[in-house]
Amino acid sequence: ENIYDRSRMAPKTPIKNEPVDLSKQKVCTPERNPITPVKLIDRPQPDPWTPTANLKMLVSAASPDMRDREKKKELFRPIENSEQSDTTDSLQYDMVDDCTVDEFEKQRPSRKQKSLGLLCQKFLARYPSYPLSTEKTTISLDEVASILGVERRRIYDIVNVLESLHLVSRVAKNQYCWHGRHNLSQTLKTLQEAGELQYGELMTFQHKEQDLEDKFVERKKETIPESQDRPLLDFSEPDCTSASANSRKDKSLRIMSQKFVMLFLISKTKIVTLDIAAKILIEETQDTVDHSKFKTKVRRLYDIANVLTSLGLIKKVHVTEERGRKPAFKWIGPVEFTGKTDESRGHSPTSDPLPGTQRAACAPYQICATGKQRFTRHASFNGTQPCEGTRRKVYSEPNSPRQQRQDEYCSKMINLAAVCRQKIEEDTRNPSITSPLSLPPVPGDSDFCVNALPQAVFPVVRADVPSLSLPNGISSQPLHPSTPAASKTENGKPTLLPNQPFLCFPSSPLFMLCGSLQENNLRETLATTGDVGNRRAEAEATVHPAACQKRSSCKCASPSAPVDDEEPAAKKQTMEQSDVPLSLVVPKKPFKSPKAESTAGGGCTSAEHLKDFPLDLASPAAPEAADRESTKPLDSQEQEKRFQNKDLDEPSPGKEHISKENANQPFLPQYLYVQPTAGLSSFNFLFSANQAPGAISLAASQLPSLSVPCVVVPSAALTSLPLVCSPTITSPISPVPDGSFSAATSVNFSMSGMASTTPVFIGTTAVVTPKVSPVSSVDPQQPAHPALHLSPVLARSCGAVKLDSPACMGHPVTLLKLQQPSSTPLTPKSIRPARHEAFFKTPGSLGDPVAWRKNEGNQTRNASSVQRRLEISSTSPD
DNA sequence: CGATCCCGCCACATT
DNA sequence: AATGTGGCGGGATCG
Repeated sequence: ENIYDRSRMAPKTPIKNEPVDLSKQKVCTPERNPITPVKLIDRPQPDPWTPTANLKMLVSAASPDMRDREKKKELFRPIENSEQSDTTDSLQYDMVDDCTVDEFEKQRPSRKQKSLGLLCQKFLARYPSYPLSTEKTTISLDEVASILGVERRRIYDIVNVLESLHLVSRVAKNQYCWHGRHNLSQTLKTLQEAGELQYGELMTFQHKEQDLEDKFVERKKETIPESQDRPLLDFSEPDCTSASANSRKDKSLRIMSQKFVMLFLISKTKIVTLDIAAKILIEETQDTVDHSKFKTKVRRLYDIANVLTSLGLIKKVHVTEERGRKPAFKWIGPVEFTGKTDESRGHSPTSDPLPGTQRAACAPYQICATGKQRFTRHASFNGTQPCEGTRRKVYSEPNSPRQQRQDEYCSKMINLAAVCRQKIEEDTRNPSITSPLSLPPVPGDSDFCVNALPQAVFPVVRADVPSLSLPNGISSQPLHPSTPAASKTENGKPTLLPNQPFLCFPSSPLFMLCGSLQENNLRETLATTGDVGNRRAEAEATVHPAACQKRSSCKCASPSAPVDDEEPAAKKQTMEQSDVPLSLVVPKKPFKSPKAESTAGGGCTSAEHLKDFPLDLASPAAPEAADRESTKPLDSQEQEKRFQNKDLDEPSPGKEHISKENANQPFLPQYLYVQPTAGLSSFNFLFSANQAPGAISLAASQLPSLSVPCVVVPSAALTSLPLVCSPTITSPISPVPDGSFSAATSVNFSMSGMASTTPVFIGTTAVVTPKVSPVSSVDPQQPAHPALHLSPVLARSCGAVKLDSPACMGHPVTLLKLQQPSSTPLTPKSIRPARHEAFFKTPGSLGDPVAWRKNEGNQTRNASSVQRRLEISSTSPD
C-alpha cells in the first residue's frame, strides 16, 4: 500500500489504477523495469481517488490473478504491440524520468487503447470463430475480465452483444458458453426475418433512412400497438414480457443489439445511420425522444457498434446528407444466409409447431427444446447447437428466469419463423415445396436428412454426427422423392456435402440423384425474382456492389449471383471472388459481362467454379462458411448456373418452383450412383448424368461450374479409375475450361494415390489442388480453419461412410484437402439449411435482392492470429 | 465543437 | 445480505 501511495504524489493525470496498465507497462518496458512490482508501484495513482479505487488497486496488485493476467496478456501482446510502444514509456514514472514528462502525459493507455472495440477483439481472439463441435468453451467472466485487464462491467457489454447474436450463451452465473460463429448465419437470418416482419414494410419503401425512419415511427404507432411491438422485439430477444416476469429492463443492450442488426439486414443499403437507429430503437414512444434519451441510446449504439465492428459485421462510415455528415455504420457481414440458418430452426420448429417435441434425438437443437425447456418452449437459440447436453443441462438447471426468457425468446423466434414460412408458402410456393417442410417428423428420426428440394436432390445424408456444428439443425431435411434411398441411416449414410461436392455412399444400394442443371431454374428463379429483379437491379446499383465487393468476405457471392443475373451481379461475384485471395483462376465462364470478369479478374470465375467452396475456404470468410456454408456453395453454383443459363438457356426442366435456392439446387447435377456391391470396399461411383463431359461441352464456361461433382470411386474402380472428378473440379484447377478438367482430374487422382482401395471423395468444388494453392496464396491463416473444419467433417464422413475405406483413415490428409473446399464444415445438416432457406427466403429474397449475396466472409478475417493458432492446434489433433 | 465512448455509480436481479 | 448484471449518463478524448 505504501508503495502505491507513495507512488506519485501527484501524477499528472491521475490514472486510475488499472490492472491493464500495469501489465502493459511491464510488458512494455521490460527492459527498463524488469521488475514488475516496481512498475506497479509507480503506476498506481497517487491519490486515491476513491476508496474503491485504491482498494481495487490493491486487490489487483495483490491478486495472483492479476499477475496471471499480465502474463497472459503478454500472449496477446502482439495485438497490443503497436500500441505499446507508444504508451509504454510514457506511463512509467521511471520512464518519465528517462523520458520527458510529456511522454508520460501521453500515458499509455490512450483512450483508444481501452476502447471497447479493441477489448472485444482481444476477447474474440481468445476463442475460435468456429470451435469444433466437440469442444465447448466456457467463459468465465471474472477470468476474462482479469485477463483482459478490465472491469467486469466491460465484459458484460461485449458478452451481451455477442449473446444477442448467439455467439455465446449464458450458462450460469458468471459463465458463458462460447459457440462461435457456427450459428451466426442462422441467427442473422432469423433476425432478418424478424426484421422484415417488424420493419419490412418500411423497408420496401425506404429510400432514405430518414424516410424510413419516419415511416417506421408512424407505423409503429399506428399499426403496431405497443403490445405487438413488444412481442416482436422480444422475440428477438430473450426477455419476455409475458411469461416470465418481465424482467427488468434488462434487455436493452441485447435487444438493442438485435434490433440494430435487424436494421442492417433489412436495409437495402445496408447502411444505418446512428441517429436513425437510435430513433427507431427508442422504444415505445418514439415521439418523445427526448434529447437525453436519444443521447443515451446513441451511446449504447456505439457500444454495440464497437462489438459488431470487432466481429467484422459492420464498419463505420459516414453518410452525408443535407444536414451534413452523419455517422453511420455499414453492414459488411453476410447478407445472405443460406446455410444453416434455416435448416434447423426453420423447419422443424417453426413449421411444425411442435413445440414440444418429440424428436429430441434428432437434432441437438430440438433436443434442447425437448429436454428441459419443453415447458418453456423450444430450445433457445443459444443453446442450440453448441451447447451440448451438458451444457444444456447446466443451462436448464438453473431454470432461471433468464433461461425462461431465452426460451421464450426462442419460441418467439420460432413462431416468427413459422409465420414467415407460412407466408412464404402461401405466397410463393407450390404446395409441394411446402410439404417437405412439414415433414419434419420424419427427418427427425432419421439421421440423415434429405433435402427437399424438389429439384435437385441429393441425398444428403447426415452423417451420424449429430453434433456437428450445425446448430440447429436439425432435423431433417426433406427428402427428395427420388432419394428414398437416403434412407440410410446411420451407418451407411451417405454423406453429402452440401454444396455438393461430394457424396460418400457407404454401401448403399443405388442411388440416383438427380439434379438437373436447370437452366430453367434459373429462369424461374429469375422469374420469381423477376419483380425483384428490378428492384434488385436498383438496389444493387446503389448499394450492393460496393459493399459486397469491398468486403473481402467471401461470400462468394455466389448467392448474390443468382439473384442478379445481371451484370451487376456478375460484377459482384467477380468482385467478391476477386476478393478472394485465391489464386486459382480459371477461365471462367463466359458470362455475360465481360466487365465482371475484368473486374474480378479472371480469378473470380475460377473461384466460382472451383467453387465457391474452395474459394470460400480459401477466402477469409471461408472459415465461417465452412460449416454452414456447405449450402452456400450450392448457391454459388446456382448462381453461376444462372448466369450461364441465361446465356445458354437450356431447356432443362427445372423444377420450377420456387425459391431461388431451389433453383439453385437444380443445377445440381444428377448423379447416377452405381453401387458396386454391397461392400464398402468398393465405393460407389457416382457420376452425374448431366454432367457428363458432353454436358460440359455445353457451356464450357458455365457448365463446368455446374457440374458436379462428385464421384465416388469404388475401390475396384479405383484401380482402374482412380478418381472421377467432376468436370467442375477440374476446370477450376486448370485454366482450361472444358477439356482441361479431365486433366485436372487425373491429376487429382494421381495425387491421391489412394488408388487402390481407398475411396476417394471428390467434391466438385473441392478441388484439391486449387484449393491448396489458393489458400496459401490467400491467407495463410485461413488454411488453418478449413483444416479444422474439414477435419471434423472428414471424420464424420469417414465415420458415416465407414466404409471400409481405409483410405479415409489412412489418408486423412488427402481427404482433407479434397474435402476442404467443398465440405468443409458442412455437415450433412448444413445442406438442409440451404433449402430451407430457399423456402423461407424466398419472400425475403424477393424483397431484398441483396439478401442473396453473402457476405459471410468477414468473419473469417476477423479471426485473430491467436485464434487461428488455437484452431489449428485443435484441428491438428483431429 | 461535435463525435465517441470510457468509466463506474447504482438500481435491479439473482443467489 | 451479498453478489451478479447491466442501465445509464457524466464527462474525458478524439478528430
